[in-house]
Amino acid sequence: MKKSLREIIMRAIERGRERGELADGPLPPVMLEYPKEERHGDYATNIAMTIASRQRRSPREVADIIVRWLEDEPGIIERVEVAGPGFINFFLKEDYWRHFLAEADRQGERYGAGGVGMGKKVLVEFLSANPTGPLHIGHGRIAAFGDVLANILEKVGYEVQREYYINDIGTQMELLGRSVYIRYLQEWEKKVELPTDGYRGEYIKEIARQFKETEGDKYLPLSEGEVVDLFGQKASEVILGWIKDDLKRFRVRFDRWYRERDLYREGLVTRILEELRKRGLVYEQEGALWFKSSLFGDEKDRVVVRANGTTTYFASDIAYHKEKYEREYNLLIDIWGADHHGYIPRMQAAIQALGYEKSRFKVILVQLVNLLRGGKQVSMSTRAGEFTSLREVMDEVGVDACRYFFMLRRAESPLDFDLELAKKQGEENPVYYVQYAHARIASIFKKAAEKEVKIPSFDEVDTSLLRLPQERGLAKRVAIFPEFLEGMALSLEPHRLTSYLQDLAGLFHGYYNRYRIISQDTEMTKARLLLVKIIKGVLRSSLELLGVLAPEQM
RNA sequence: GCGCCCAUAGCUCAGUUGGAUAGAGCGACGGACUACGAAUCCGUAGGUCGCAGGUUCGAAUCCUGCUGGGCGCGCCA
Repeated sequence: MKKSLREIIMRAIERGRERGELADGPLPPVMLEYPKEERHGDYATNIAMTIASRQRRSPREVADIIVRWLEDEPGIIERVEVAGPGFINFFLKEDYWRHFLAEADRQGERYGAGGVGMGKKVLVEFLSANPTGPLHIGHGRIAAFGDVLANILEKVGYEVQREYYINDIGTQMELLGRSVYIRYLQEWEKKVELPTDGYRGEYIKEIARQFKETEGDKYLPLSEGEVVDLFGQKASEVILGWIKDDLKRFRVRFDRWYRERDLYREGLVTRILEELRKRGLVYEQEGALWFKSSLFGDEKDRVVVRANGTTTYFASDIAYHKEKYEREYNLLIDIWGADHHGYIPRMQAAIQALGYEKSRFKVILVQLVNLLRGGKQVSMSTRAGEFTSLREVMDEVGVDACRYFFMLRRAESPLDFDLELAKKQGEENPVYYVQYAHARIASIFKKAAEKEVKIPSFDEVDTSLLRLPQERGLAKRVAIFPEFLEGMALSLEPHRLTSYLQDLAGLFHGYYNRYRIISQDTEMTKARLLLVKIIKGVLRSSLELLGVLAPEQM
């Protein structure tokens, strides 16, 4: 509907030009916004202000001319005014927003689905935490963010692939293997010490004990060199199992688990190095092979093959991203922890070097979580083994509150997560506010059922009875839901959903507290039941996008 | 030293891609249940949008320079 209003405005400008009241020239896009204050109308445009200087007239004069030539063909406008420095404010007909209730009711759960993403494919790679330790709270934030973003993209029509890239090979795996091996020996009372850079977490001992039980002493006679690889592999499978369990419990779903090992197995890493060599984009220096990333905006060149002949993670990452591009997505999204930001220029360099479109590749950095316990900082190093696992937080805080809490903040905003505070928020957490609105409506329905009142659909209801400002406001929130989803998908900012929910739930609670849904007036009762039914639906699908439960009772 | 991110109410944070008198939650204070759930609602108090310039009709938002905090700068990931 924004579109038709925009056309009305553009046609008015055209007419003004034809009559010579406005000068020709390029026309900037007509921006329509929802004014914060109701007395500024339902929509406002700043077009007069943006073209005024070129017209050599004051913004208000230009606005007056545009208003004079407005023709409201669809008949949606109640009145128009020029206000402030030159805004044109549109007040729409009283029934305007209510018309959207029909759409929302007819489409039910699908309301808001489809749109900007239709016919497009997007790959969201997120989390991709190394299988060297259990997920911690910082991973949780990225997991929630990626999952919700993917949900939203899916909602607006994209075909979404969610992918987790597993670094299951290389130096980290070796170190993991060695650490478990040492612990395994210690289980057999051998006098060996963990290397200083080894993984020190309790979970390593747990895996070692598990090995002792299932495999017995059969690795004792073998040398470290013979078993490190095996231990690393087995341990990472155990850990990956934990990760998958945690994610399942955290309601995060992946379509594909992409193994770095497979890249090697299929020769993609060798092939990418070959390709770079052919293009003259690598050179040897001090025994290592360097990629000329500085040619493409990186601050310096990067090693892809070490002097000892092993490839770096960067090399397989290039191969992986090439492979992603070849799968022909319209958009490739990588979600990384902010500590990887230095990696962006080199990845972009690699993409350009291979001749791919840089604009299709987007990296979202999620700031790390600063974990506190009772105001005291907790170290988060996996290797040091001091971390608070996602599992522990899920147990303490609950999945709903935890996910909602993460989505309250923008990705770029660092997050202080105080466990004591989060637990306290178990009572005060905004998630309950929204869930309560949903449960309340469910409760109204129960009441209606007791009174044998049917929940109506749109054609059984005279919506013109809904003329309270609150009702108009609620209808408006429902009406803008689809474009709100689009906005999040285009900006890749899923955190806005919590603001929307807060706003919608707040309006509902106020309305509920002041007016009765079920009353003696049967027509009014039907109209209001329809309205809250639709609100319940929007609450529900929004919560679903957040991966938060929408309870019928609390 | 260089690069990225952050700085908005006492606290935690939003702010519709540059709009009109900057908003919410928590906390504080004062009110509202004999009718659909008080996990709610209504009201009050609380601000030099880190500082200084610049861009323009208009800046929390964009540019430059500072200050403070986080992160990164390896043949680690």
